[in-house]
Amino acid sequence: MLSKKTKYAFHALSYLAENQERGAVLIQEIASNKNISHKFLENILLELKKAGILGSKKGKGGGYYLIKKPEEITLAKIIRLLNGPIAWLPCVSLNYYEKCSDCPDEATCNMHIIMCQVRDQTLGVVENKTLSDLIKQK
Amino acid sequence: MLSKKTKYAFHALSYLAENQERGAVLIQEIASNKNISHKFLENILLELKKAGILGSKKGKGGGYYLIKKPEEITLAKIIRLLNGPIAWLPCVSLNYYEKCSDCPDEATCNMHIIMCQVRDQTLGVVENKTLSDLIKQK
DNA sequence: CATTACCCTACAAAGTTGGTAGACTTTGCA
DNA sequence: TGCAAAGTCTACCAACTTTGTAGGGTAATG
Repeated sequence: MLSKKTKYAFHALSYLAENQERGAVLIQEIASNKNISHKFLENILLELKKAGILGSKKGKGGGYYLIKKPEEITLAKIIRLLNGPIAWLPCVSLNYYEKCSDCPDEATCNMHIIMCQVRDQTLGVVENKTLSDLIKQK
Repeated sequence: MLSKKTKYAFHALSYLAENQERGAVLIQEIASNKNISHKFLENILLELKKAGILGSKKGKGGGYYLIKKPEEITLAKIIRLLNGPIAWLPCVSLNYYEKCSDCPDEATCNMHIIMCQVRDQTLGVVENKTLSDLIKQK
């Protein structure tokens, strides 16, 4: 299951995408509109900024804003960033790979093969869906 | 990611499937062959028994054994039992459904729609793979 | 100089993970 | 009848993660 952090990130990003033309948006505005704890959201937005998805401006008229087009931000990227690996096992993860101690040979391990299928099916969706798919026809 | 519990369950079930003709198998035998803590495995096997997947016999010559054919035990069933929901959000879970507080209408919530796709893609694999797929050609 | 993001520490309740320990019950067999 | 083997049950635990709350100080900007 996705963590609340990840869900909140999607909500916040949707809000920013919908208000993109307005420029910088206050943390507080997002928090109260999306019903997220201000302090918790602060951390989330900071992570998104460090990942190069958001920009920020301090001082009066400051806030957060998207620095990419919504079409360029895949759901997979957000999920990996805030939720961790998409794969079910470390040994089939593309971004967080770790050898599994149990299986002697990944090429012939049936578990491995099936988990790769699951991963690919999942990625087939979230690598091809972007923030813009999230805010369509609302 | 799948928990160790779930991974252990797959290992144990594979072992039991491979040794099906021998009848009851000791916890200890599975534990040492698959390198799992004996006591932890005990809990896992008990859960599998309560779920109607395994049977057990006490006393001398006792142990655990499959009470279903490997082809009848889907990976989805094991994962749901030991790992919890397969869906990424409670509001798209078939077996653990819960309404999400944030979205006003599931039919028009884009998040909801995308997460349903992810779920269906995942289920497409694990509902159609069984224990017998795990032990093939070893 | 007010505003706003940034950054840090600390706390905390609740839940999950990956176990450990020990007593109890049932069973098979001699 | 009695013992040993084996699963069953209850309890506990340490470490970690999650989902925050609270507060304060710093830096940039208009």
